Amino acid sequence: MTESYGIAELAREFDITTRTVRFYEDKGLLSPERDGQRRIYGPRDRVRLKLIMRGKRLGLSLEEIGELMDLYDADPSEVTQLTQFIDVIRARKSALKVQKQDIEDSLAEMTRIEKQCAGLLQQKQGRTPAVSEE
Amino acid sequence: MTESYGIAELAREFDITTRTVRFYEDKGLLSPERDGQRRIYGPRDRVRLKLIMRGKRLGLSLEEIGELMDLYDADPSEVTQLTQFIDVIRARKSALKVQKQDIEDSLAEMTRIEKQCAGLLQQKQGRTPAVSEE
DNA sequence: CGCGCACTTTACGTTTACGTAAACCTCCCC
DNA sequence: GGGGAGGTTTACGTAAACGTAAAGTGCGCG
Repeated sequence: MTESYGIAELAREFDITTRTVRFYEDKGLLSPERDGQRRIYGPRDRVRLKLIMRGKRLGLSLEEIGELMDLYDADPSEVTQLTQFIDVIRARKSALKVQKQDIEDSLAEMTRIEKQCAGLLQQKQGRTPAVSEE
Repeated sequence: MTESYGIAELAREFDITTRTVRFYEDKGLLSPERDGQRRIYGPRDRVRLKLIMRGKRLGLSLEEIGELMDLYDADPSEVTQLTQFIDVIRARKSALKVQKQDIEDSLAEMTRIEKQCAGLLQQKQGRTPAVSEE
């Protein structure tokens, strides 16, 4: 028998509210089974929720996340669809690469500031603190 | 004489509207000089705007971006301030690292899908397409 | 049976990040 | 001196992503 979860259970696990879970369903991102009126979530919903959270951490809108997940389980049969599909994925990939570069720039900048602070601190209290790695 | 820009000029450069630029000022993210009623932006504003855009690409809210930029040009004199400061920076750094990991996971996943598509395509039309690098 | 607890729908409220319209300067050009 | 082109303030509108309150349903338990 395949695992299933209640709404509160799932919400707890991902540290969101049940309202949010229902909202995602409203937006077509989740589609749980029903036991009468109650929602029953399966493994697929769990994976999707995980993807949603990741997308959110990356700053994507729910709409974008939905489109991406559609891509993930789409199954393009036509050759033209396939090539379009690949184009979309490449576009998203290059966007992600820009974002990755932004992160690396920010990290470098913060490390610079951190070191500067560490230097000041050492100077003020005569210690040699550690600077975390890049 | 130090460089200066008009609002439209700056907006064009960053591909945003003048409304947006004024909005950022309203939120305290920019503080241009004035020539009578007109806004005059200097190099500092330009840099800040660049940071704002980067922050947005990373999915930060304007408020978070503001706090970060405050950090950037803050100058903590007290030792306690300094250590708190370093803590904040480290926290932000570790958040960025999570985000970076998210991106790498996504990239890997997309590359997987892309390859799969490429395989299908090859099978359907008997070619050998290239898969872009990680 | 009554209670509580978890769940449900409905629906209005809120915050963020601007868009958009209206009505007004002001400088420059012909 | 009458337009524009570009700038200004004021202010209301909007989309996204939920929060929150109200009112009802279903069920296990003492």
